Amino acid sequence: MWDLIELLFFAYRDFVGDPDDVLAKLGFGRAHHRVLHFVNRNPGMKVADLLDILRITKQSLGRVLKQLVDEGYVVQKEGERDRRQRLLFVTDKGEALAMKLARLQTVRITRALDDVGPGAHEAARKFLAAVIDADDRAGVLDFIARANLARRRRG
Amino acid sequence: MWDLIELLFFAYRDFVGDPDDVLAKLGFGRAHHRVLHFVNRNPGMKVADLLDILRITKQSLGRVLKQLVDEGYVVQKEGERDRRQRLLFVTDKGEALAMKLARLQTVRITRALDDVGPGAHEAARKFLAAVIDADDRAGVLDFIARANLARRRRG
DNA sequence: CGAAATATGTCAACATGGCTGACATAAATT
DNA sequence: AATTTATGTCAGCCATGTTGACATATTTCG
Repeated sequence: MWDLIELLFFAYRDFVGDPDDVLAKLGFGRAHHRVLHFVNRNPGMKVADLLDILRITKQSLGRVLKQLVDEGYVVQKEGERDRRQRLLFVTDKGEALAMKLARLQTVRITRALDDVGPGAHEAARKFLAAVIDADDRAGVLDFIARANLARRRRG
Repeated sequence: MWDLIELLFFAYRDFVGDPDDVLAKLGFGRAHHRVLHFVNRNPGMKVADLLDILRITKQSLGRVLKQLVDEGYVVQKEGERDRRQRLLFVTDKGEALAMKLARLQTVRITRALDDVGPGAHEAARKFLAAVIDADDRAGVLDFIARANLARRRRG
């Protein structure tokens, strides 16, 4: 079991390391990446939803979100049904950056899955999902499923 | 592929989250955990090796290492062959804590592997290893193999 | 032997990104 | 009309990363 503990550490380190150089050049860090990623994946999400996912305080989120908005990567629109909400969307510029960063990671993952062979994607998905807290698992899988659906609809 | 990007994020978040409460009560953080874990796994390792693994500066390491030494979790012994080296070892107290934290993580991983079914361990191992930078992969696998061997010898 | 390289430690200053606590505003709900 | 909700913001603290400069002991090399 120790091997998985350590492999998870090393794999995650390299996995999140890829985008760092790109981000550094823009004066951003990993916190910006996470926000941009999830807003891109779930356009129109509420601030509260993002706080739930990231599990950070609104003050911490506010800091990086403000920078992303100020520099034109993210916009906030008043909710139609509930005008207290500030729904989050990426701009074209934001989407371009999000996709660039995601591509770095999908390249790594794709290569890894190819190395392992057929069935690897499903096996990895099952394992990682099973590692997630039982309480959150359904919510996470639901989030992913809905994000995939929405993306397919947008094309 | 997006699903794996996100599952990796959520799985890692929960995986490293387990030990946090225990550590917080001792006034330690994740940095201390990483140091303690690797020293426990590889008793007698050089400071330089630890720096390589963690990929942090000696100043950052020095800060947490000093605390672990001051509070009796880790000891440093002069190298026999090379007396410049300060080889790192966990004390009994350090080993107890390292094992306690590792147990939290192995419980989670074991449960996950059981959920997925037979072959899950090997599949997870292969996938995670393949995600690691090609340059580092051999070194990491070697580290793990040698740590496993040494542990078996010690019993 | 003496010079250079190596292993480690340390001081100071700074950046990022977490946190708490307190308070403000607008809109929805009761 | 009062309360709750969604969000934002100010101020300050903490953990942990960074760079740069310098110190010391020991080993290695010419």
